[in-house]
Amino acid sequence: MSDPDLRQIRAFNRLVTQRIGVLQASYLGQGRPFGEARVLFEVGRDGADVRDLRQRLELDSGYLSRLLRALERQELVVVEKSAADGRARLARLTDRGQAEVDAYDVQSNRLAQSLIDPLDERQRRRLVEAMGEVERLLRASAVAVEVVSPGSADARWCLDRYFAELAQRFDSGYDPAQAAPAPEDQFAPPKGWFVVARLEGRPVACGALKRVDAETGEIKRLWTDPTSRGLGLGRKVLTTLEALGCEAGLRRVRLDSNAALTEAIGLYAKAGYEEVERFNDDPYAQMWFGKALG
Amino acid sequence: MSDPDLRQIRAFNRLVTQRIGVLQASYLGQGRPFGEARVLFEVGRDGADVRDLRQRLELDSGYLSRLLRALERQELVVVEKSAADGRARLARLTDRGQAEVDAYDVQSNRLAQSLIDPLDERQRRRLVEAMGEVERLLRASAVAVEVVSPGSADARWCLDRYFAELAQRFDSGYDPAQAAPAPEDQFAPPKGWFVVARLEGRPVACGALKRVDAETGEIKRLWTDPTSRGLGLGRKVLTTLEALGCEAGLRRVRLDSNAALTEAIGLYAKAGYEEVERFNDDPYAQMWFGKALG
DNA sequence: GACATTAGCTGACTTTAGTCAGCTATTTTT
DNA sequence: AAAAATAGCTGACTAAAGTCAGCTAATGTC
Repeated sequence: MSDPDLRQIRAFNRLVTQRIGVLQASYLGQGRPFGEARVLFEVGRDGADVRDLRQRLELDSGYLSRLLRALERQELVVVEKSAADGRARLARLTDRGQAEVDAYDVQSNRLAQSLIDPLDERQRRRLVEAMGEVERLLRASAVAVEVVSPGSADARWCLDRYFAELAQRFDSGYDPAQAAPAPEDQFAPPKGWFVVARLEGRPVACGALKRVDAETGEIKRLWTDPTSRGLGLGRKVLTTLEALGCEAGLRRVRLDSNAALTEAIGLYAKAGYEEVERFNDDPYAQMWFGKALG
Repeated sequence: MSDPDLRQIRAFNRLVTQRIGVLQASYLGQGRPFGEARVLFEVGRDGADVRDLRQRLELDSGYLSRLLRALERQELVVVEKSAADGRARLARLTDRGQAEVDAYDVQSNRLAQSLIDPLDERQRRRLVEAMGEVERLLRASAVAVEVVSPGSADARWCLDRYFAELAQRFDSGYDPAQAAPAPEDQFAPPKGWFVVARLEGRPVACGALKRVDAETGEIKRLWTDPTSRGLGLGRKVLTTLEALGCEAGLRRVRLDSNAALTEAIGLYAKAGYEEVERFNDDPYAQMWFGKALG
């Protein structure tokens, strides 16, 4: 990475944390200690397990307990026994607490407004767009790709979305049973791999690779959540799968696709895949690709 | 401002302060209390007046004093009497202090690197560009335009830069005495106004308006610092001057320009100025513009 | 030269943030 | 039913952050 880029990033970090940090402190604090405020907002409208709070805020058990007592004294929060587990407790906001969170919301909008108020319409547009870009890319940079069991909750979640999307995008609809009579555990090691890309813990993309013969693998189930497209997640998943295959001794991978999946086809082309002869009779497959590994 | 925009800005604020804040804490702290670190970095390579530090960091005088003592005990900083003012004191880094600031620099680069490491080349480019855009626009939104005395230090600073730039850009060079035999105090109220736009206290643009007759004003000395162009500062200064004139009962303003000043001419056109007949014999003027106010 | 102001310092104090050991009540495991 | 684990609490403590009043020395103002 070149030096001017690093300088730009540092300038950005400095300015943004300063400007927004200072404004946030002045607008949002509301006179409340930061620790208390954090707990208050984390309890949120729906309430929360004390245990969850501890984990999400990474607080010491004793410390959190004291913070909750302080919020209780101020009648912003009530903590009550959990019905399910007599040891656990449940925090939720009182009306006053709710009102304070609402006020925070208003302040937060005011802060956002104050950043753009001095700008003219064109500049606002540019700022909001650039902020969106930064946000998306910073999020993307926090994506972790991981091999999971194809039966895991995250894998199931991705697959459900994937099949639902195919059903919607194919003119003919989509019936997974027809295309893949084999169960999903065909993607469990050592015969295959199922990887999930997670963004802040939430699965946002997936892909699978199964061994066809000693030297050939086949990529399936490549999917990216629509809200996270354009971040290179598909590419990342694909690269991960190829690396896994390569490590396991595969020399080439192949995959099929449907003409309706234009983004995927573009991805394959950019990743070095070339069209090959039909290698299966999947009724939904219209194109077949292959690539040498390593 | 529309709601989705505010939502975008808030999402940006939340993510960026979190992500960068957390990284900054983990990378940079260096085990040093945040307060001490802040002072250390603010003293910086060139040293600083204790008074300035107090102002820039908004610290209590006693508190800062103690922080400096702590840094002195660690032999990171020395504080000595100011030569100019026996009451004031001057802080500067020792070699060890300098080394620590250098180490911070390395860490800071590592932090920047860690943000872009997971991205591919194209995404990095987009991220750095978007960060630049956000930074410039946030800076622009912090600009304050103010009427100042034409003899003030900030006004003088702008004018020096302005004349230097004209001298450089005009083929024929530039001699202010030839163009404006009248002194700069022609722009002092009530006959005129001199405004300066400041960015974090530093003047970055200026402009002046003088009364020609009961209903006519003339705009002069419109200048923007080259490093701050493209932020709409010229527009902002121009609008401020027009508003001042309007408030003072002027019905129209006029101005002249030189063909070499293409950005200025573009600005005039966009701000609704139209070319008029030559109204003066300034040797450097090649174009004349006018606009009705109110 | 008297008086006010400025710059910085020290002592005494409070609040916030955080840690750790040990306790009780409840649930899970064996 | 006993033992182990879990969830949360309290007491005792520390470090960092910040505030305030009052002091001294130097400088500026009339």
